[in-house]
Amino acid sequence: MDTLETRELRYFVAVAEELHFGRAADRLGMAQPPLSRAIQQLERRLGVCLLERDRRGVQLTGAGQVLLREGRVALDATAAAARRTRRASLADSAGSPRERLVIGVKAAASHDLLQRLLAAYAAEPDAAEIEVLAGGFAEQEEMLRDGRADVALLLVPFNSLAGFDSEELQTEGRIAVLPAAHPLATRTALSMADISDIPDLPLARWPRHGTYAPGPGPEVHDHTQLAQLIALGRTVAVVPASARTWLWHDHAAVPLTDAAPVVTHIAWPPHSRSLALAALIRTATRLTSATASNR
Amino acid sequence: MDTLETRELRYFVAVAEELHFGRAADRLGMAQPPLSRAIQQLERRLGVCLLERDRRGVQLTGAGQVLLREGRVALDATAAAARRTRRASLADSAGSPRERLVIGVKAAASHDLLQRLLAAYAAEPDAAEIEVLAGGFAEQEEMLRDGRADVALLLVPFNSLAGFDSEELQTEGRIAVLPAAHPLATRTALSMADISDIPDLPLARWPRHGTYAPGPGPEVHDHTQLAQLIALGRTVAVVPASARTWLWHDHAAVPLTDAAPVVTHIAWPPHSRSLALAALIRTATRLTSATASNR
DNA sequence: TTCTGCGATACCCGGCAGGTATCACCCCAG
DNA sequence: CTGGGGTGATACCTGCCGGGTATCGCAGAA
Repeated sequence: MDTLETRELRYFVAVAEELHFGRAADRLGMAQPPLSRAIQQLERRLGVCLLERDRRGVQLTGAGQVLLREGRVALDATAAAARRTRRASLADSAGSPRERLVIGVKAAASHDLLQRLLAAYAAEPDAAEIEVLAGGFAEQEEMLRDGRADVALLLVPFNSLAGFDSEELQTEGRIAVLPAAHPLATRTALSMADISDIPDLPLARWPRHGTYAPGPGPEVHDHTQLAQLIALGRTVAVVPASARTWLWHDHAAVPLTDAAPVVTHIAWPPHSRSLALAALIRTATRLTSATASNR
Repeated sequence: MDTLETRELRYFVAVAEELHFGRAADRLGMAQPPLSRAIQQLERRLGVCLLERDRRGVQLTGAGQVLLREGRVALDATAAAARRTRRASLADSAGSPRERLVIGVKAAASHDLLQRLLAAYAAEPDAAEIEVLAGGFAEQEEMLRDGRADVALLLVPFNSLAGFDSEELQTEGRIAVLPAAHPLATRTALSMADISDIPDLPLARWPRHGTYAPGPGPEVHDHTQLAQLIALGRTVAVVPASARTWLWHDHAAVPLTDAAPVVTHIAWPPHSRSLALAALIRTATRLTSATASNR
């Protein structure tokens, strides 16, 4: 009947993520009792039990999981509405001298592709200004959804193209980055099996959705940190071939024969109506002469 | 900074669609002054001028157009969150005996395809219950976005696949539906030029986004109405070949040689996680042995 | 001119969002 | 067994703000 308020969604998502009313209230900058009450009201209004209060913390019901997922999407969409509106206002109040595009990229990934793209686009007659917004691992999708970015380079299979329009740009293999001093560093090719179970060189673990998979390797959240650990001989990493850009002198890169290839796509929100964006996409696809994948 | 409330979005969308505070307030079931104030607050909070108040009605600024488009998406997303949460709750409170899927279709379009699909799916071992939700012209996209439907049959180029995952199902040509008594009815094929400028038989006009394009032909919003007008010899229509299903006795259908083909896709929201949905899609693609188009 | 229709302003009121204090409960530590 | 700490829920208060009515200011049409 009545429509969900974004405030309620924000509250619920906070609680659902923390699974703890106190911490959630803290994160929201409010006291715990009003938060409890708000969630109760939400449950009553929806006629749905969202949380299993079970004396020791809180758990999501099935419906709660659905609302968490859908609620995030909805919150991102409203945030995007606000952000894009503000940007549109700047554009047409300033007489729209040059449109401004924000491209979201994974820091240090597809670096040379990005460089070539920016160079080629800058050479276009009426190119917009481009701001590069570098982010963490799967953050690019979120940037597109919540309006921080107008367009992004997404790496499949690390990112998902779900919900976006996209064009394929390039495919690359993966390499193992080893300490230069390691015996395997002299090989000309390796398989995943070769490197996945070396006792003295455990595979580094990256965060997936904020949490780390269990395993022996060190937890890294940063290329610099990873690079240093490899240089110190503590770990090995599997990365896209284009990561050669940031290798250090005491790193060795060896191609992997059996790792799934990494495909870079340029992706944008499905209802975009910007000429500058269209031009950028055209430039990108021409640059790589790839085939259309998704419209 | 602060986040948009859905109430504000609802208000703004109403005003932006009506371009009239009084009518918008009426539609929202409230008085006009609070609505004016709410919009002003919204503009101040965003720091953006959304409307050009110009004494004779209201007009959208560029930023306003952006907010209208993005706001609709956001509102649909929150509505979808509420609806899908409620349905999930029903499912897991009832012990999820059989999942229930809602499929959105354009009334009377792809009828035999739908029939074959439902039959084939019902024969699956653990088929969910399927509810068919028939709607108007481009309404299927909205149904997917706001959660009324879990999956839909979309007809390209009438519908857009933007923002959904989809698989191609079938391609068909188009036919001209004429009064059986009309001279052209005896032809075995026609071109668009043949029928687009017949003085006594103007092409019927369908609503696009709620409004009708200008033209001489009658305005129709309903297949029955259209069928009757054709039977009465007042108009001619161009429809997908599968529309033969609903032809009357005094209709004549003639294939068109140069009309763009109509492609039926099965489409679903990008983050769907339902096994029943996956099974339905698999059934559909097997049924038609078409190739994947969009993932 | 006056009349009419539009959005904006002024002012009031009630509800609800948010705060503090406290409770009820369970799990552990001792 | 008992008390303390940590959980979410309840009670109660208060100020803000969303919404209503009455009215204004302004432009265009009669």
